[in-house]
Amino acid sequence: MADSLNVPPQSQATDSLLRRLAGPSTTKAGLATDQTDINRVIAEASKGSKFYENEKRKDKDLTKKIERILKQRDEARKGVDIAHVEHSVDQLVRSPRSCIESRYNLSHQLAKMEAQRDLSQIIVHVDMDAFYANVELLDNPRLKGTIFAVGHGVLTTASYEARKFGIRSGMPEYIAKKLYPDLVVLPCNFGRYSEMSKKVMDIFRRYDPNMCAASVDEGYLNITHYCEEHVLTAEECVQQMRQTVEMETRLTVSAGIAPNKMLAKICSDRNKPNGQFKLDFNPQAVKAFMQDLSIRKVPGIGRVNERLLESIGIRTCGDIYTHRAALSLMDKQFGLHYLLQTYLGIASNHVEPYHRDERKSIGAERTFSAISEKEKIFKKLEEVAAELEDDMENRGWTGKTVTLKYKLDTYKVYTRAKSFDRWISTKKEDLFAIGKELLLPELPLRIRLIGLRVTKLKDLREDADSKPGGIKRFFESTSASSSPRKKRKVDVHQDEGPRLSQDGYEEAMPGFHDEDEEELEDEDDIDYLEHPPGGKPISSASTFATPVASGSKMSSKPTSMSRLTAKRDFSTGPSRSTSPEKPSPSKHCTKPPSRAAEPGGEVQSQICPICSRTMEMDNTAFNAHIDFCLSKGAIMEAQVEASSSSNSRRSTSVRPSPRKHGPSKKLLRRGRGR
DNA sequence: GCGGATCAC
DNA sequence: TATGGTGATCCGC
Repeated sequence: MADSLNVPPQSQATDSLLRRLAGPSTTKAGLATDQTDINRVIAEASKGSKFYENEKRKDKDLTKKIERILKQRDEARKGVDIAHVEHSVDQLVRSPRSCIESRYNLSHQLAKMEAQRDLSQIIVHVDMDAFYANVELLDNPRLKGTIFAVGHGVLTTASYEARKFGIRSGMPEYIAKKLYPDLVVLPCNFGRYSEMSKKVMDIFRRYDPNMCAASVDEGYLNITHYCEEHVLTAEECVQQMRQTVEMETRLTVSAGIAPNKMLAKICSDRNKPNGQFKLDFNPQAVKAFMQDLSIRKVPGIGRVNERLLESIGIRTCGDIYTHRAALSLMDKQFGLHYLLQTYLGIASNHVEPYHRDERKSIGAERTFSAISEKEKIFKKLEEVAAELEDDMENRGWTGKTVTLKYKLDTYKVYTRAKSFDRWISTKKEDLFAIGKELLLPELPLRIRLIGLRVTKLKDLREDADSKPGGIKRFFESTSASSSPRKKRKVDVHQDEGPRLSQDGYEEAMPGFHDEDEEELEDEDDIDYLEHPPGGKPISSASTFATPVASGSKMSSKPTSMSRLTAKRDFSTGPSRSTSPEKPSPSKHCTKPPSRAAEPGGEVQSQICPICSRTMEMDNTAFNAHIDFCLSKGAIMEAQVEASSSSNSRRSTSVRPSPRKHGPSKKLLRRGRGR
């Protein structure tokens, strides 16, 4: 098949490098006409920088990878009857019954594809328009008409006027100013954004109390019930909802209405800003919609996967079907199942709020001007350790694995991890010590970023909440009425009603979260390495007493990268990440930032607007706390906690388990696993 | 379990 | 002069 070979690899690479430099949001948010010009300016401004060189390296690696894939594909095609392969795939997609004879043994999942298409739920994706920028506009109307952006160093948001000049989020400020020298750049004002976010989300929750806030400015709703109850069409409902938001907050929101989350998300982009788009709820319309849709619009397909797919001739979702034979032959690399689902426009339609126990990791990292001195590096490490301690302590987490991350001044990133068989101490000294141990064998280095992350988490707050509590537990003995605790996971077989879940494939997967057994063991495993409530933290020395595995082997190994993927969820659950940009240098700075002389004043009881906790402290400390809360992903979490109390309405135990529900875990062959 | 990578926001 | 931070997930070892 020569059709996919007609792309000169050379110019393709150049092109892709330009696109790479242009930033991730280029393709997603359909841009102006002279994007080529803009890309040229960006490339020129970048040229020669270490960042640029690193992008070039990545691009070259990708080109090599593509060459390998094409070779593999051609190899796989030899002696294969393409028509026969295509026919097999057709059966998989179209007639479930005949799948039984499939030589791919995918029948039991694939048979569900078209047959299980569920059009019964009205899913809405809501997306605030240029959220940060519009909040700024709200607070300062004089900005109207000016070309401005929010952030510093790197932009987090560009106003719509600024976008016309090619200015986008994620773009370094100095490049943005090359595109438009008079650009006004405002500092982030997270407190305001989160405040407004809460207001907006509260409005959304009137339409679906069970909605899922996917980030500060985005969410998914299931309005099926609301529409029935109020006898509204989906469009009327969403129209009304958007009007209400604008009326009550003066902020505009765009929305997509579709039978599942993936489609809804794509649709919300269709009439942005301040518009909505509804997809017809029938298989033909959905498939027609997908047919010419750029594969890049599919959530989870980024620049890399776009290029990989493009290399075998797939640019639109319709092309997936055209090239089904190649994809089938290279299922391992591309994930046929996921792509076919995408082609059909089938994905998850489950909407539920974020819950604490979905969290998998917690971490902190910091970028600075490159340094090589050991002492300075350790100092930075100490600072992130302190931040991480605060974060974990404040939010009630511990874990078993610590991962060190560092980025060389060449922008190459490395990680080194170490696991323990006990819950680690979250004291900064201990986190620091672990990080140091991981870092030491790597030195000397010249780095521009350092970070620590803890995984294999244990929720300490859950203990506090659902257990009778500390000591008492020992006295209560095991009467019949012992606390149910964790059993949340076990009950619940069905949501309300017979609704399908689209991702039956995924749901059918047993043991999706391996935490089950672990948590069960841990029930009685109260001997945290952590200081038990009231106890003392264990010293770093003893922390190191029982490592389970050691990371840090040898260092660099630029070698292999034999993988290629293309799938992944789109909205695999809420990401709490609130925003980029400098997490303010609040507390734990060794040197107090010049934060103007705040009297501080007397200690008093205050309630943090972000995490809702009551605290006894003076104003200075309180402000520092707020900075801290805002600087991390705390916003979403706080919102969720705040809302969960008010939303007991139609789902109290509607959570089968802390599971995601994206279109598919990821391709992957059938079964078992995970 | 570890390390490299991709992706979203 | 100069390109973020948090979190999730996947693949190949």
